Amino acid sequence: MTRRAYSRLSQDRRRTDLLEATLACVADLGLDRAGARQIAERAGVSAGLIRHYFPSKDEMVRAAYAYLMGQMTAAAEDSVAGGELSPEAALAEVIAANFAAPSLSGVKVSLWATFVGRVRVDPAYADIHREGYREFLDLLEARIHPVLVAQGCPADPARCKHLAIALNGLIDGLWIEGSLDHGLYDERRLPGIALAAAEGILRLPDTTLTRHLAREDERS
Amino acid sequence: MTRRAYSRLSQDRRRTDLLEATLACVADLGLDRAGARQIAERAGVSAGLIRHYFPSKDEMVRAAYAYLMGQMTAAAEDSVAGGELSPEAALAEVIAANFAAPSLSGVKVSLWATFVGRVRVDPAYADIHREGYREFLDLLEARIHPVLVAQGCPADPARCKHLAIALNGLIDGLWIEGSLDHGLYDERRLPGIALAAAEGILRLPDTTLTRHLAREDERS
DNA sequence: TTCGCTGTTGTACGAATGTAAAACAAATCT
DNA sequence: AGATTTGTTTTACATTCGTACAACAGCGAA
Repeated sequence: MTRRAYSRLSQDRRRTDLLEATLACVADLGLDRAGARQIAERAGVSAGLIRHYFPSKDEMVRAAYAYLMGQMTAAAEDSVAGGELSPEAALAEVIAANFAAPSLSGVKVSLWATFVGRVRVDPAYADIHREGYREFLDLLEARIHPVLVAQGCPADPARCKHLAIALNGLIDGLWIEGSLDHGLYDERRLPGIALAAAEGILRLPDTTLTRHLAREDERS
Repeated sequence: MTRRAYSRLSQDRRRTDLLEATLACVADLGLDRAGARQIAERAGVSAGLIRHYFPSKDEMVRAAYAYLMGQMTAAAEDSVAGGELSPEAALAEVIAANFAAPSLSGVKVSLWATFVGRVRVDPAYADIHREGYREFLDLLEARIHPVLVAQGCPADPARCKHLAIALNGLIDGLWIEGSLDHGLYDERRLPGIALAAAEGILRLPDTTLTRHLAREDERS
C-alpha cells in the first residue's frame, strides 16, 4: 500500500485548518455526527493528526468554539473601528451590522446555538460564552453612553448597563430568528425593526437611529 | 441469569417517560453523549424498548423536541388564561413570565439551544421551531394590539407585527442570557429591564407596564 | 386456572467511535 | 549529499453505538 502524499504546514495554519474543519462539520452534521475522521477528512488530513495538535477531540471542539467567538467579537469591534461617525451613527452601525452578512448567517447561528447548549454542561464552554457576552455588553455600553449624553438623556452607569443588557437581548434574539431564515417575514426589514426598537428602548426621539439606515444600504 | 422485574405501563405514560428521559439526558450530557442506553436507563427501562415506541432513536429525539416545544408554548398561553386583567397588565404578565421559574431555567435554555443548532441541518427540527416561533409571535401580537388601542397609539397590522417581532427578539435574547446564569448581573432585575425596554419599544408612557411588576413579586 | 397477547428484557452483531503507537517521509540542518 | 528532526500517515484496538430479534413475563380474557 502506497502512502498518501502530504505537505507539512506551519503549526498555526494546520491548527486553524483543523478548527475551521471542526466548525464546518459541527455546523452541517451536528455535534454528535462530527467525528474525528470526518473533521480530519474535511481538513485534508488524516485522523491521527488531531492528537498531535490537541490533547483530545473534545478539547479541539472547545478550541473551535473559542476560535469562533474570537472571530465574532473581533468582527463586532471592527464594525466601528475606522469611522469618524457621530455617536448616533456609530451606535446604529453596531446594531445594524448584526443583520447583514457575514453576521446574519445560518451557519453562525447554528454553531452558536450548538455550543450554547453545552454551556451548562461544561465549564469551559461557560467561560468562553461569558467572556464573549461580556465583551459585547461592554462594547454596547461604550456606544450607548455618548448617545445619551449628546441627546441630553440620563446616562448614569446603572442605567447604561441596563440599557446595554436590554439592547443586547434585542440584538441576540432578532439575530437568531433572522439567521434561521424560517420565512415568517422578510429578513431585509430586520435592520429597520432593530433600530426602531433600539430608539424606543433608549427613549430617543424617532429617527435618531433609523435615519442612518439608508447609508447602510448604499454601501452594499 | 434472572430477569429484571418490570411492570407494563400505558402507552402514553411509557412514551412520555421516554421523551422526558431523552430531554434529561440531552440537557446534562449533550446530544452526542445522550445514547440510547443512557436514555433507557434514565427512563427505568431497557434499551431495546425504544424501538417499540419509536422507529429510531433519532426520531425519538425529534419527538422529544416537539414535546418540549409543546410544553413551552402551552405554558406561555396559560400564563394569561384565566385572568380578567387590563390589556397592559396582561401584556406585562406575558413578558414577565419568561423571567421567572419555570421558564427561566438553565435546563430549558440548554435544550432549546441544542435543538436550535439542528434547525439548519434537519427539516423536521426547522418545522417544529418555526411552528413554536409563529405561535409565540401570534400570542404577542394579540396582546400588543389592545394595549396600543387603549393608549391611543397607531395600531395598524404592519406596525403590530413589527413590534411583536422586536418584542419577541428582546424576550428571547434576555431569556437566553438570563437562564444561562453567567453571573454578570443579578437575574432578579430581568423582569424590570424587560418591561422597561418593552415600554420603550411600544412607545408607551413610562410605568405603563412596569407598574404591574410589584404584583408579580407578591404572588410568589 | 389457564391461555393468549404483547409489552419488555436480554443478547448479539456490525459499524463507527476516540485514541494509542509504530512506521514513514518531508523539510531542515550540517 | 547525508543525518536528523518531527509532522503526518497508517494500522490496530478497546469501547460504544444503534439496531435486530428471540426469549420471557405481566396482565386481561375466557
